[in-house]
Amino acid sequence: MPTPFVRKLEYGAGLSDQDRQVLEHAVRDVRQFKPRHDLILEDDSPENVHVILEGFACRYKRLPDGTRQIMAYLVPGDCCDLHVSILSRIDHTIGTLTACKVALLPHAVIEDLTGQSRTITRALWWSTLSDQGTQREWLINMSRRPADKRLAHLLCELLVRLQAVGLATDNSFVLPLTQRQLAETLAMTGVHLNRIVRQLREEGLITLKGHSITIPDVERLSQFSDFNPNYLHLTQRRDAARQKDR
Amino acid sequence: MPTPFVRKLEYGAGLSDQDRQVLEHAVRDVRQFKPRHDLILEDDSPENVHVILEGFACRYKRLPDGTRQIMAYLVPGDCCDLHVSILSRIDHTIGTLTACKVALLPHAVIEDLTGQSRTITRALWWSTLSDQGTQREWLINMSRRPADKRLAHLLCELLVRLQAVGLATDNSFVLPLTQRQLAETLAMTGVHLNRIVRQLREEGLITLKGHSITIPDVERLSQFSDFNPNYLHLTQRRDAARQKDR
DNA sequence: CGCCCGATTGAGAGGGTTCAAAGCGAGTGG
DNA sequence: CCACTCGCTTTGAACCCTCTCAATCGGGCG
Repeated sequence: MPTPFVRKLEYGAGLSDQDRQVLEHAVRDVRQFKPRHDLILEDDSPENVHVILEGFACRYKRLPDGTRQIMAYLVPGDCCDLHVSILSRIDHTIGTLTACKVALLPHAVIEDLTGQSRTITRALWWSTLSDQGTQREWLINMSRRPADKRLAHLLCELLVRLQAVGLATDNSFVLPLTQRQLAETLAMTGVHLNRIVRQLREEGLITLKGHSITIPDVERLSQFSDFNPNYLHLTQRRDAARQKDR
Repeated sequence: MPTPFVRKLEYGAGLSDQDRQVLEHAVRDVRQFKPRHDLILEDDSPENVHVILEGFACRYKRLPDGTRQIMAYLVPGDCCDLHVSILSRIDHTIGTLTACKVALLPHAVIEDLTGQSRTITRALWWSTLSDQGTQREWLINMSRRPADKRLAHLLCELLVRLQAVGLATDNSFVLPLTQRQLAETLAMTGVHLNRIVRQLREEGLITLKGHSITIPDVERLSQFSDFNPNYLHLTQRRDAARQKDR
């Protein structure tokens, strides 16, 4: 069974068996982190690239009023800041939301990877571009959609992203976040988020059991929240990349 | 006098004289575009990388209600989508806001550049990372700051970015945008934007003469809007680059 | 000179926030 | 095994920022 990392990169380029082995080998230095632990601090000049293997992490910035804004989720398979070594200082913090298994890759390992295989280089590029697309869509989501659609859109995205690495079924997944963390993501108060969750539940758009979320009608929730998964770039390239390999 | 492109990349890495010449030569295919002209359409698979030489352009997405959200400004020196060739489809549109002079670089030219010089490769990487940082800060700006600080923050950013390519003095620059375009950027109604402009003017935070903006007290406006230019990554490397030049 | 788009101003409505307080649930220590 | 506590969830009420709808003003251009 491939790690989520390899599994995700498959979407970016048609990896060869050797590519897969090289990648699996690269994520050998695995560490366990507790919830709410910062991996990379603002103004750091980090030594390693981090690849999330289990759990949820995030990018965030603290605001002057003490609250924080979460700017991106990092789920299994995602890697943080592939090329930050170029910047002398990083401009935000990366921290775990839940307990996480994280692989640490020194920059030398990344250079090895890109030196060895153009396909891997391409796949890593693709993951960067996919992250950028997500970042842009989040801007739209936060700035233009009302609270209910905002949450719905986030849930649609998570469903697709988690499906991509085998962590979601057709219509349900585990979302191990507190409502407060969700509120810090969606730029609203915990109080208001709670109301919105209730509303979506009452409208039958989602079902909650503990931290397990089920979306009875994915199409309906997608339409409701104006969700179009194209920005994740998880489908188009798969076929193209495979063709190119032949 | 170097083009804004080279001028900007200087911040990313200490370019050699040869690097500069190679870069200047790369932006030889220059075209003129009218205001409100789309350079790259959503779902396109673009053939060229675009480098803005004059004028303002932007990334945007259309929303179901017909309005649009501008997600990034592209000012002289900025280049769009360096590596989109990896994606089969682009997920947003790039269009001019004002009349623009734009250089078109076929992907082959980019590959030449990165093949020839590691410094140029690094500088291009840096520009991508700087764009990402900006994208993240915009997320914060749109989602967490009220309208007046939101506008103020944008103006602070533009001052610094335009200064970097020699298009702004210490405290003033030309902002050739309509209030409607600004509103499409800041995710508010034109009506409300207008009120906010007036408010900032009345509070003495900005001065307007036609499309020319002056910021009497940059420090004050920065504090007011919680602006910290670190996310642009325009300073750290500057000294390093200069030292290297000597 | 008239047209048209952009800038400007007014009044009322609504979504989201804040402040406050009461349930609920799981982990801890006695 | 139970009581306790802390954090998360849930609910209520009043307030405020921003939007919508509408109308007027102003300047550039044909």
